[in-house]
Amino acid sequence: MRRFRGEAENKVDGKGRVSIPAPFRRVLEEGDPDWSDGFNPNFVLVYGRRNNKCLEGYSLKSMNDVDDLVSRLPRYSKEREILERFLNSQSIYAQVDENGRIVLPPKLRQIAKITSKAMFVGMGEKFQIWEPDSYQKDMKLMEQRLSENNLEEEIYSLLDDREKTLKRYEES
Amino acid sequence: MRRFRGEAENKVDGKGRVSIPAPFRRVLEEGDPDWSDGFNPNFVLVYGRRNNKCLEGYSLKSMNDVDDLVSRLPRYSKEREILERFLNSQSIYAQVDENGRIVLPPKLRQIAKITSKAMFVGMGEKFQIWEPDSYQKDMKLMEQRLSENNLEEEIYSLLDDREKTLKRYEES
DNA sequence: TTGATTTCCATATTTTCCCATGCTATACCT
DNA sequence: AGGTATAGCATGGGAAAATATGGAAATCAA
Repeated sequence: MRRFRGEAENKVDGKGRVSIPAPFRRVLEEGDPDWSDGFNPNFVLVYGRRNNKCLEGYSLKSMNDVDDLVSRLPRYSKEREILERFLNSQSIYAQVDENGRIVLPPKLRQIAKITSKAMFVGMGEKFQIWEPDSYQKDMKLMEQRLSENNLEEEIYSLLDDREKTLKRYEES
Repeated sequence: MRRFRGEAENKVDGKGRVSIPAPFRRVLEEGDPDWSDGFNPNFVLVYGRRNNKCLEGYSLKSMNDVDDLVSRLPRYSKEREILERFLNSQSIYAQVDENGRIVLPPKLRQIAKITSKAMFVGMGEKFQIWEPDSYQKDMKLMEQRLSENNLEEEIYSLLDDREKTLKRYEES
């Protein structure tokens, strides 16, 4: 399965329309069970998470997986109601149009403070949509935290010892 | 199958009429076996749930699913009697009209304390109708519970570590 | 009859759809 | 290699359709 990679800054017009970066569209197409050549993929936009600082896009497939997990919990259980509330009320379907664009509803633009430009950020199984300045700030913050605490080395070591770590997790 | 997603606040007029959010109508149409293009879907409104704080709308299909689950419970068991009582006596059929609206009978409006506005909340296989202020309060409560029970982590792992979470569920 | 409910019509606003334009990268041809 | 068609991409604008909402007429019920 293809992954969301890279960054792209696109314009948002008065109607709230933005182009989805073409490479992201390819991933969305692959992740929409109903998609076929010549048509446009649907996907899910999640808002209200991550402290309302950005929006997140998930392919239908990965969202379906999540929904399946939740629907295995007992119907009407507290836990399920809470999860359902957050996953379903704070997300909408979005459909890519003929020109590769989506419309960001006013509410979502407001939540992420998006006005005339939107930064698309690949995150592997999902992508994020940021107001460009907010994104820069967030990126700076991350870098700062990394270097201040000398975490850089530690984080990358997670990658190197992946299999060992995995085993450790499984054993526990 | 499409799911109920997102939130929308609509006006309720003196006669109790409210617009069903268009995206929700699409789900109801899909979930009504008798629906065909150009017609209006029927569905079910349940009003005895969640301590009478909101109403719940089910597509005909998802209501059937619920009924099937109930009928699998032991006949005359306490649980089955309770569920049957609530789901059957505390619910009505509702029919979307030509303009995409339904009429909320006075009784139901009173139960959910709905007067001039109604908040529609997507919950996956069902949706809820709240008095907007009550909904805000309930949402705050849920957020609190999220952080208290460390469900926040759960949500992130649902969204991000799908495979690991899947394994955990399968094992349990 | 009279109050309530349903059906029908009207409309402002939003959203969707369709077409057009530069621009860029790629394919193709000689 | 050089030049030229071709297709895809990001963007803009206007026409058309859909949405949310209000109100009037018609129907029903007590």
